[in-house]
Amino acid sequence: MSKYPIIKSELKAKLLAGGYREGEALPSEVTLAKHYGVSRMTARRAVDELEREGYIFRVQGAGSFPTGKRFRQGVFRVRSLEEMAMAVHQAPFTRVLKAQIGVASSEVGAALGLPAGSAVLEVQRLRGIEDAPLLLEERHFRIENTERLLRLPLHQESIHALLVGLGITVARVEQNLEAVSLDAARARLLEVPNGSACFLMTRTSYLPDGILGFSRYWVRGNGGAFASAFEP
Amino acid sequence: MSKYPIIKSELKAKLLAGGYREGEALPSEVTLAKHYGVSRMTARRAVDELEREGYIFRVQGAGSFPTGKRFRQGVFRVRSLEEMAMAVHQAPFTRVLKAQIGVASSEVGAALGLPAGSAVLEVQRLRGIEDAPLLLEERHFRIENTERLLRLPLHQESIHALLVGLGITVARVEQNLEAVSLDAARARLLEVPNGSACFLMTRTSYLPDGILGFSRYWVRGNGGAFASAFEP
DNA sequence: GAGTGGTCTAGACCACTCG
DNA sequence: GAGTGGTCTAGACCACTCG
Repeated sequence: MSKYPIIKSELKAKLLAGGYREGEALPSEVTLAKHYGVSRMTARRAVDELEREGYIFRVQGAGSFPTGKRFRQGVFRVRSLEEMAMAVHQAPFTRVLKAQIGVASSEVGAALGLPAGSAVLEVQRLRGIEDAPLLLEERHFRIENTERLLRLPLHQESIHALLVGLGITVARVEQNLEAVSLDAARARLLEVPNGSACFLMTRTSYLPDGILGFSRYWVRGNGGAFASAFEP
Repeated sequence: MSKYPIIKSELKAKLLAGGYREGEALPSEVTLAKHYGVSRMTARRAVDELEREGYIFRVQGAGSFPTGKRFRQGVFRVRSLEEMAMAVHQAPFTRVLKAQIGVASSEVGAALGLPAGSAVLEVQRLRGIEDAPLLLEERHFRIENTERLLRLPLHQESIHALLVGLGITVARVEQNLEAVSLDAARARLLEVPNGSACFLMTRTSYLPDGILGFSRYWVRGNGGAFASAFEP
């Protein structure tokens, strides 16, 4: 088991919990190294990844700081798979891998505002064009009202449309885009080499009065980059 | 002057020139280290960045390989600045920093299919919302027919619309999205710490019978990641 | 078994920030 | 001047691939 992911995830958890105020520096790399009993290069690697994922920024000579909430207005928007498939004149597919009542991990629980271990509705879908998988969806919903989704045709394009059909209205969506490495299981599903870089889009959707769902989309790209072509 | 950028740029140049066939491994990290007279960690850092930017992928035990051309169909699409500004009920701005006939760098020349040093039309614009810069555009056009752009109001939203007005029709666009670090000059323009991570979108636009332009957009994000919220 | 990438160490020197 | 991040070294052991 490698060490830097532990340091990274502990820092990330504290950052997400608001444990560092804006302008307040994180522990220095030397401090982290001492605290975790590792070399500075190992501590640094954890901090490197947090920086790359946008959680912090660093200033040489001054320290590492949490990224503020400003300047997060999104410039990128997601094209639907239908739109992409149409552009290449090929057929999209959606395979439902999982649709069940499951148990929230600590990460999912935190995102949904529930204790870890709570019952949640889980939907996992693999989607692509022709026979090439392009994205892996993992969605988690609070189960009030959403259980009825399990009786609906989840292989169709838009789960959002199914929710609307159930009378559930999404009031707001927050999303985040970052570049990550795929774990072995997800890499296998997306048919890419183990550890491939891909885009991870994380979305939290809200009802007028609370959290509805938490979804992650692993989008297979050209490694960490992403290219496309279109006719305007 | 640090060493890994040199290794990185030489590998990248060879990759872009098609110097490695699909399935053909790049030199190993140990080989690179010997060849450049650096430690393996330094050679590795160059390869790390190429992987992160999507130029290569690595397989433990086997080697590092160029990324194939497949699976580059784009999932993300760019929201217009107007659309973003509207979402936050604030005013967008566009400042034209440069609009002139200039000289192609080797990178720009290569992208436009011209020798380095050729005359090209350069437009640089800084765009944002209220007083916060969000993206830096650098566009380069082959000068046939496009010189007339210089007499038009370049501070307006869409240069594409101006081209259409001139009777110039874009037949096809190729684009690529990656995460990069900002150099000092661009970081200053975007008002972010030196070396901040941001998205770099690279676009090549084509006429029916050849290349029209080459544009780069540095999009200030939440470091390497990018978050947004919207009402569906 | 030879070669590859993945991780880690315990140092080092540097540029930079900050009080 | 003390502390910070940026880069680099010369090793080490490991998991993995490939012939």
